[in-house]
Amino acid sequence: MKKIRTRFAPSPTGYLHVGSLRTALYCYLFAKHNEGDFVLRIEDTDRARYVEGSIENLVKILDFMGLEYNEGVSADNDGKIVQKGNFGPYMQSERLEIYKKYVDELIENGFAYYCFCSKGRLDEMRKNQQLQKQAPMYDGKCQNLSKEEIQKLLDKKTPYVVRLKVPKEGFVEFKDLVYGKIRIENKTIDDQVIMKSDGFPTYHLANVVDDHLMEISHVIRGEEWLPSTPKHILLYKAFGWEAPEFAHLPLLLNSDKSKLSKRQGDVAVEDFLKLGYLPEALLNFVLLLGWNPKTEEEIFSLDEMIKRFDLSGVNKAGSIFNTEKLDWINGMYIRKMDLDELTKLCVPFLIEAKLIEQIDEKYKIKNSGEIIDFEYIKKVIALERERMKKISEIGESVKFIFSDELDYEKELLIWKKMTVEDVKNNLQLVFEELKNLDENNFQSDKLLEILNNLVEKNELKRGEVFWPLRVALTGLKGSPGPFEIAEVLGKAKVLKRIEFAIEKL
RNA sequence: GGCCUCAUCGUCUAAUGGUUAGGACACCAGGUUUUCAUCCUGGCAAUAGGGGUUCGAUUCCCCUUGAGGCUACCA
Repeated sequence: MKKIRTRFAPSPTGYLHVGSLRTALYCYLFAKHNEGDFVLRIEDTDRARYVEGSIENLVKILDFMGLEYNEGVSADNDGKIVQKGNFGPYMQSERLEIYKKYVDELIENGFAYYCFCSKGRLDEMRKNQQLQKQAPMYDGKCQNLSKEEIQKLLDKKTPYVVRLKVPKEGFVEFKDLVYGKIRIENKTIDDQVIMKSDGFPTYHLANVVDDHLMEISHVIRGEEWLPSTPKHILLYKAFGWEAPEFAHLPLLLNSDKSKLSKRQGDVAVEDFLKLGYLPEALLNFVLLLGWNPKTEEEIFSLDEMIKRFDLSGVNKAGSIFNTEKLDWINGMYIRKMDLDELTKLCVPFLIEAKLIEQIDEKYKIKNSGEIIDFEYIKKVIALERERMKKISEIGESVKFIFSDELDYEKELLIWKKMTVEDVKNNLQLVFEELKNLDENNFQSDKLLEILNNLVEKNELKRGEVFWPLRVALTGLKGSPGPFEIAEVLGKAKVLKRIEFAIEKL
């Protein structure tokens, strides 16, 4: 059996789109599931849209997302573009002479022809066609040029393009692995430009030539390519090549059901990473947009995805890119994650929030100037991990740990229908109790035990003591429990914050 | 306009001729907890419409409607 090879073939136009990420993921999973190859190819045939640095960026993000490809293009440590695997680097702009050769072959064999029509003529032709409610299509004028006329025009250096000569009769039929049988009448297919006047191929030609030369077995790409697939099949036929299998993927949509676009929100993978989504969570989320495992499982590691993925689970309808569920998935991953890893990811956000700064191997709390280590930050992160949805929230949610003065309304200290006096008294009781406690006993389970005893001894309700204490330590309506916080804060700060609260009342 | 495609809860989706149309997110309620979150329990909520085929249609066929994509010397 033929080796399975898929390719991800983005254009370097700026950033990696989440829709492209999903395409890349499916290509990757399909290849890996079948023990095949996953190739990265850069489709940079449009010089006008090329964005400097986007290839390097693309390679970096793919790498960060864990979608490892074994052939094509990569970047070295200096960001220079290099070959990856045994072949490459696959950049279409560097393969111009290859396309030229194949275009010449097509012309030679009568499957393509020179077209010298000016932009003005084409525009006018299309305008008239639309006025007559016809489909705008090339009228085939240059098909009738004689050999001599062509040579004369070429000699005069007249700008030209090369067009595919599409038969007027018959139809193209193929079986898409997702959409099933697709049949299109040849007469509705335009004589597509396959080589532009600047000598660059268009997508259609470059795509077919490269997929053939790179022995791609399955072309997995977005649904927007479905209508042009017949052109590609015609091209394979003209070359006498066997066409690969095609699998088109339903589109990702804006909330108004139009094709997902930048105008209506974040679409760049980088944006989501910046917002504090984990790569695994993002991958898991886009996996489920258009594919289902036929079971009720929803959380998959990359390895599990590889094991489970198949094209038959891909559905046909487009799906709205709604990040509500991404938040939930991200939370699941955060809770499952190794604390060291999580902390490493959180540190930049703490620095960005101006809570801490890095000093060599240690960190300084900006507010107090205290020096803390990674282990301490880990404890802080552990406090919050249960309620975290995005890493980016961490700065806001642990601010109270790193601030010396808390800013809150004193009414917040009052639990249910307590009086101010009672709250004050209870805080005073806690203060006295903790004052005599050894620093070493400032551990959450011990503190719980001690304060529970205090509650019982004084015949109080737990909330009457715990709530004011928690607010005194955090100044917040919602937060982790007071004992874990007290442990992280340490004796001195705890006492100071209780005192501050008592004075406030 | 032409061509192509699609259509199940608000959202992501399951059910490919027989189910009280299932799950998840979100939302609501209850429980656990000093609070928020987590966790547990429960609730709300869908087959676009009309014709066929069939004993029986979410499922097969046709029409209508709606939505999207393509229609470039962009990919």
